[in-house]
Amino acid sequence: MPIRILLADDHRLFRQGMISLMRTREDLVEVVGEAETGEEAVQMTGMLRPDVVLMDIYMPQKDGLQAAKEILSRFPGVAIVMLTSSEHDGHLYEAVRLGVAGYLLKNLDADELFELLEGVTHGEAAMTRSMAMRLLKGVAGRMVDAESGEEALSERELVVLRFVANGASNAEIAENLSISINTVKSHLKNILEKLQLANRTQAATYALRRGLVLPREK
Amino acid sequence: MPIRILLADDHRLFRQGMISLMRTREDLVEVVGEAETGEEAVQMTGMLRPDVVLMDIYMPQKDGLQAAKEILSRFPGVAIVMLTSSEHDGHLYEAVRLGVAGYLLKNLDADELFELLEGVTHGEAAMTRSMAMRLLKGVAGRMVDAESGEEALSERELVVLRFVANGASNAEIAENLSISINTVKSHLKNILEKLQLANRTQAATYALRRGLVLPREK
DNA sequence: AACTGCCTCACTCTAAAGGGTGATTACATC
DNA sequence: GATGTAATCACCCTTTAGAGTGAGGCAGTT
Repeated sequence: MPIRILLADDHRLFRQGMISLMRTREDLVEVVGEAETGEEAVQMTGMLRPDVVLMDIYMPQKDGLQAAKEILSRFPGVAIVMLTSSEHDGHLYEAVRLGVAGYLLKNLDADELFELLEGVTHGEAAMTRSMAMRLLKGVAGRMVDAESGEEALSERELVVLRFVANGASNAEIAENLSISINTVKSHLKNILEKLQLANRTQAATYALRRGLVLPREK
Repeated sequence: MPIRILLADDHRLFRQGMISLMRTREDLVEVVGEAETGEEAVQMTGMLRPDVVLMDIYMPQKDGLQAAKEILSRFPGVAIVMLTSSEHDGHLYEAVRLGVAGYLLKNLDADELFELLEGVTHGEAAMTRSMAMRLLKGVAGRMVDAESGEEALSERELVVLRFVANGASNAEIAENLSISINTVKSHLKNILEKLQLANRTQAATYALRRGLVLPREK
């Protein structure tokens, strides 16, 4: 019997395209459900109990990584394969840390996808050579990073960074947090050092691109 | 005869899905070519002269907007329909300004897409109600902005702003553009005044949020 | 010819940012 | 009890950013 698949992606066109593709291999794969949001993916997984969830990362309400975490804790038998366009190494590491069964980029050939999906049902990991390589490099990179002193930001540093990302000056941050400007400078200095950045503007763009602050309009 | 379509998207899976979908409506649409990068899209357009180019925005080498600009100036007869996941208003405005025939989100139904594509060949614009609404709101917003003193940035100012958004210092910008640091300061001063911003960090986040620079990974 | 906007640059001055060093308190961990 | 880390702050010093003012060249428009 074919592999039962739940498709979680917020782009209807992409889902429809995938379904159309999978119809050409009905012997191997069958799309049993679709989800538009992470929240929906969790619920549908509970109801349908698919063999594999093909999960995008960027989704409204709850992103694919959060949804994956929840699914893995509640329905450990379900295999999750991330299928995303994110070239962001951080997403890859996070997904692997959660224990997903695969991480694939949308820049992938359909036949390869079918092959890898079949492997997943046999307990293999779904990952292309290039993704595996990036993962290895990432692990190596983290070891180097640990040696060279890069660590995660503290809570307070994150708060300061968010202010910076909103264009606040040190004085304004100090006032808002009711601390001395020296302390703000101190935090910012640590932030720049930890993240290996040169100035506050780079810190701001870093924060925006990592989604540490919401990209509000206007 | 069917509408001849060039598919420009860097995700192979998406392209394959779209092709599979369009095979179901062979009477109406035909994919005559695929492009993985903006540069490729330009070249393929020259060679194939499709009726419509379905163009994504995020692509390596040359993004969809740049490619659209080039195609429209070199092959004015070709209709370009942006098909993207970008909810960024800046991208929408830019595309419309360039003169594309449509702007659609990938969160779209296949049947709707087919309908809209047919409309394009009859000279209609391919745009969903919600996109049209966003466009109108954007225009209204810009009129208000114009009254309150916001003006468009000059070409040079945009270049400087892009550097700022990448975290460059005035000295670095000056060196890269081979102009004096005083000139850079002068440009930046005008930018801040035109956009009613307080400092370069705000300018950087402004640029990022408006999509003036592509949110590169890494 | 006059005007306008854009790009270029200079000079001054003040405010802000950022690097370095060191120190205290508090809290958790080992 | 020692160690470590986070958060707080101070002082000094150098570099950078930003505001103000003025000005020349150049292209396009009226």
